[in-house]
Amino acid sequence: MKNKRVVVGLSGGVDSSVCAYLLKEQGYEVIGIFMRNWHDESVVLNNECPWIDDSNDAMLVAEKLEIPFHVLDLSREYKERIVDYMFSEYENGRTPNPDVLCNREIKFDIFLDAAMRLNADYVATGHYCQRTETTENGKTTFHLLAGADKNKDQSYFLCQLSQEQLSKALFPIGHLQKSEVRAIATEQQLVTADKKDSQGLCFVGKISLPDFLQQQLQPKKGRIVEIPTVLEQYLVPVTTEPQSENDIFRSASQPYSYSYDMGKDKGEHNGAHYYTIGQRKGLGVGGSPEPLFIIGTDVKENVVYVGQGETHPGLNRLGLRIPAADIHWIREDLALSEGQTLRCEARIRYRQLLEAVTLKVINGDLYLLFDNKQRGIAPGQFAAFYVGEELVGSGVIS
RNA sequence: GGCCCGUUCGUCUAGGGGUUAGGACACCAGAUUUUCAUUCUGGUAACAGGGGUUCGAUUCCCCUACGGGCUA
Repeated sequence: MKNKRVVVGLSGGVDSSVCAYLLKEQGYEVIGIFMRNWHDESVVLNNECPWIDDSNDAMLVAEKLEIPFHVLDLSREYKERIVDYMFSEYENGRTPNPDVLCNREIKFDIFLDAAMRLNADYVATGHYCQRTETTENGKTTFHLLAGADKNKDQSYFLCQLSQEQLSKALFPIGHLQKSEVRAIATEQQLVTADKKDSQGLCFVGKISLPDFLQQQLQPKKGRIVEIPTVLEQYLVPVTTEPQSENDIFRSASQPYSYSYDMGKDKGEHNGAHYYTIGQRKGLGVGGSPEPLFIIGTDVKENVVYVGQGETHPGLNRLGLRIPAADIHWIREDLALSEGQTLRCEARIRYRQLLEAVTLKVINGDLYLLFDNKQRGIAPGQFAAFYVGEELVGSGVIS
């Protein structure tokens, strides 16, 4: 029988290099492809070409492993599906997660299609996560599990994948520790063995996202307002009648709304759309005993609201809501229907510890009620739900 | 116009005849991090100006400037 064919996305980093090596060892027919997803001369700094080194390293690894190597230019699709979405979200005062979208829209969509046209059976990436499958009554279900290296687990970034996408995905290094991956790369003398881990927005290169935003979105001076710790809307509503369970979910998830006259003016910012909830740095306002954290932004009025101290009630919330249209179940069989609840764990940002939570569907929307308050819940970010090690679903925070 | 009080890093302040003038927040740098953030470590940075007294003044005294308060 012919060997299964796998297309591996070679990024020029150590993880995808080892990924390709392991697949080859396992007897797959491996093809390496480097995705070129961004090239805008206007953001290239100091004559550095952000992708050429990576592409070169990817090629050297392919040569060393004696596998075919191609470069695939997906920059048009990346701009249309990721970059445009990202700016539009920021302009609306939300905080997008482009890398989650990149996996759903690029690596496991366009790139996957390209691989299928090469008659591949699978696409593989160097993500630290694991895929398993179970079969019941002839129906196969795919499971997305956290990486074995708890410090590097990247399952969060794949929280928007579907069963269909997962059925074609391989994660060859998910069972390894980062140190083991490095050791294999060294042992095999791959040029990427000692290369520093990439960070920041994947594909856009050496520019930081805040700088990128500064270049693309016009600055607009506005006021910074400090909201006091004691505010009427922070008080737990006192009712004579017991609250219904739905009301508890709803009130915990209702974002606070602020106005200019609720606090005191602390100075000027460069544009509310540059900032995100939970952010501490970058406002340039000092003099308070405790740091100021952003607890809300209003891009319409162009006001940034801040609260003092990490325990400010405006910063820490028990609940959040995911609109019906933004609910995504990887485990379709676990999808909640109206009124159903699920006890599990969730995180609202990459690398956060998992927190105990109760999910409930009310009027089609999904509500998350955490056992402990969560700091800096930001609209536009993804909440991902886990049952044990398995990522079962996710959604965009409203 | 008199009589008091105050002026210290970018900001809020601690100190007080000999100090490396301390801290917090901000800022900068590094670490962590395939989002944005968070977090950690480190760093830059100040005695309003001018005269005295003193071995020595940021500290005591006087004047000037700028802020508060009482008052014809």
